Amino acid sequence: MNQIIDRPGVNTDAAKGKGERTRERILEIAEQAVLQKGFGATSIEEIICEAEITKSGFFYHFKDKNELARALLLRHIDQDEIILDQVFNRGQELTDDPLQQFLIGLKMLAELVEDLPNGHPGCLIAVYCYQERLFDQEVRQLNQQAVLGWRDRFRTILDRVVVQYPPNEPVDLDELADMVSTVVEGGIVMSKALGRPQMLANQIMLLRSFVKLLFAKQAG
Amino acid sequence: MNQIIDRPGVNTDAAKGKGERTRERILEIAEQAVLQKGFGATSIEEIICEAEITKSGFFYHFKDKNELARALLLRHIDQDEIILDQVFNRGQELTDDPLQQFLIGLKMLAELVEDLPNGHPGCLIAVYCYQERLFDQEVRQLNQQAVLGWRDRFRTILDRVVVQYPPNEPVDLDELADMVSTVVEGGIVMSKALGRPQMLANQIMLLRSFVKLLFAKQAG
DNA sequence: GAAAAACTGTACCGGCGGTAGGGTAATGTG
DNA sequence: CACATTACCCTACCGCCGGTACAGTTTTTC
Repeated sequence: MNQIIDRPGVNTDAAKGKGERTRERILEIAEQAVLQKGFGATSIEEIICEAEITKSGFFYHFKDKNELARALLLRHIDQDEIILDQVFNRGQELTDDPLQQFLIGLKMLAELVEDLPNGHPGCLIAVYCYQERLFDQEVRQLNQQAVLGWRDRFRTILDRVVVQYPPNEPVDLDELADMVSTVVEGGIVMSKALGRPQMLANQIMLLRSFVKLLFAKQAG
Repeated sequence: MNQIIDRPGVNTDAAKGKGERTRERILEIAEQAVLQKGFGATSIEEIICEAEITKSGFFYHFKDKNELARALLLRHIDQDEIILDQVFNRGQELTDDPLQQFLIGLKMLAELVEDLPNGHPGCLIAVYCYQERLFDQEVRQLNQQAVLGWRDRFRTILDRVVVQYPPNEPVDLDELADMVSTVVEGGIVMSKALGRPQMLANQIMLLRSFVKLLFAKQAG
């Protein structure tokens, strides 16, 4: 009695209809391809070949490539949201100190990306904003909202931090919140460029050092 | 008597032959397109259209798209090198203190990217490593060397800094050097994603705050 | 067992990367 | 000024790909 839940839209994997599973398979294959070659260079042909469906089958699920792009992004954003929730909520369970919560979250994030067997596969948000001309306004706005969502998330944490820990250097909290995204995006690029997956984790830990220095109470 | 220099290979713009100027125009147009749509989605057709040449003209300069990719990257790396040289050498002219040199360099870098009228156009290194499957081993190695070059540059500066300023938190100097690249690459992504050019400058200034906190002598 | 969902098959269009090869105008050189 | 090299243009062609159209078939679900 493993799969009892059967609410439409909130299905477990096994409870999904066949169409939904095929759609998911297409998205999974497409995401990998897009992260390795870019959106424009990813052909529908290769996707359907790997997914073992026909071209008609593909266009049954997505009316054109743009709709694939949108679906990919939505899926990616959702998955990121889940991961970040897990990581930073865990910090809240372990301590009441907001600074420690943030530091724990960053550490866990670093460990999480370090444990990825082949390194971080890449972030669709970065892919999309380096290929903006390929997408319509709606997709671009989605991208923007995702980034702003990250900012809000970390800004909320930082707002609680500064109550107890006045920063040792004047700093804009929105910009500091954005720095988490910056270091993750930049770290992924560096990891990919050098083929050294560990770099992303290292850079996140460096950011963590910065946060520590910024908020740690000075001696004296 | 403005252009006296006429050494082949080290020509000034005006002294370049006609072919060299056309080649340069192609590269300029191609770079813009690649930064906005990705390499795979940039058609030779549109490049020759904007450059007002024919397809044969294009293939006279580049035997295939891969050679265009390599030429683009080489040009991009060279230009970056020149800019970084200017910025960080200027710091060395203004003071003997290595920490101040680094801080001045970062500040000037931030100002430089802030003054770009349409924001930073993007970094080909990021484009290429998010589309690695499109390029051959040679191009990927070029990319890698460029990143390692940045690391060396900042590592050299940091080595001089730590002699006079012991860091307030244990830190790997290579990783810290890489953080400049990380923040620049990540900052570009953020700027593009939100359509706010200023973000890149802000993130560089935040990194500067980090460097200050890390090396500043503590009171007491 | 019927309706709906999830495809398959076939045929076609136009655009693009790339090749081949012959022709020509501009440019630098002795 | 002659000549060779450079720097292109023109035409024609190939095969792949995104996308459309639509009729037919299997699979799933109720």
